[in-house]
Amino acid sequence: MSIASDLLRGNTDTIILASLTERDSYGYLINKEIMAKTDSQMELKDATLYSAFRRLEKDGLVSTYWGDEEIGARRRYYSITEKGREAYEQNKSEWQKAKQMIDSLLV
Amino acid sequence: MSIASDLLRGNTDTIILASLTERDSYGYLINKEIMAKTDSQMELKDATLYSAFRRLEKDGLVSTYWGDEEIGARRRYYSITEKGREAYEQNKSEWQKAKQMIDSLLV
DNA sequence: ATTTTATACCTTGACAGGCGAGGTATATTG
DNA sequence: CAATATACCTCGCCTGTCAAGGTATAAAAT
Repeated sequence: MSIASDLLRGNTDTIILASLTERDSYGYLINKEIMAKTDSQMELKDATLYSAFRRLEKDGLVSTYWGDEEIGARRRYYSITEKGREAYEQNKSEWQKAKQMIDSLLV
Repeated sequence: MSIASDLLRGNTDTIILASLTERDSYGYLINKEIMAKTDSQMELKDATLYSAFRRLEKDGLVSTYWGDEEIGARRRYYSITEKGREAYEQNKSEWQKAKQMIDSLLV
């Protein structure tokens, strides 16, 4: 990817949650959408994505269920929980703050 | 610190370089200035700061010399190199890009 | 006088997130 | 029938952060 991953770090969970606030979705699609929205300048690597899902699930921010596709590869869907929505709002406001602060330090 | 370190990650080097574009400085002071500018909401931990200096030095982005204080604790000063200035501009523009991209993904 | 606080530097080892490399399985396209 | 796209997953390495520890000097507080 063209954006240094350390700049994304701390935002991957939030980005995934953002996608899930719109509708339930699954890993592959979430990633495709991110690439589409950023002109392929940003991409969550498979391993990164799935380890994020594990984390979000463990923390109760998303719940998961298998899709009932009768054709094609199976899909594991994720749904944002109420706790996830709260975390999302929290993360967003922390991002706003961090952004401002970093900007104020870069001359 | 009140800002999640993962949100700062990838910017610490840039923040240090920013400080050094204004004048040569030393670790302790750089940190104090960051705290002052951010109302103590942001702080570089000792270990983080010094490991950043090692990295910047190794990459030739800063050079270093001992201050000639005759009183008080000795100070190791850092000076940004030409390569450091270039890296700084580069990092800043990457940050601008990353910022925009993340913002575009957070609804 | 002596302890505490502030200044100023440093190292070690643990931890967490990102990701390269590898794997599985199904459906479509050339 | 091979290649590509869809879709999931794990293991183990790498890197940056930081808690915890340390050293040394000077001033302020007890």
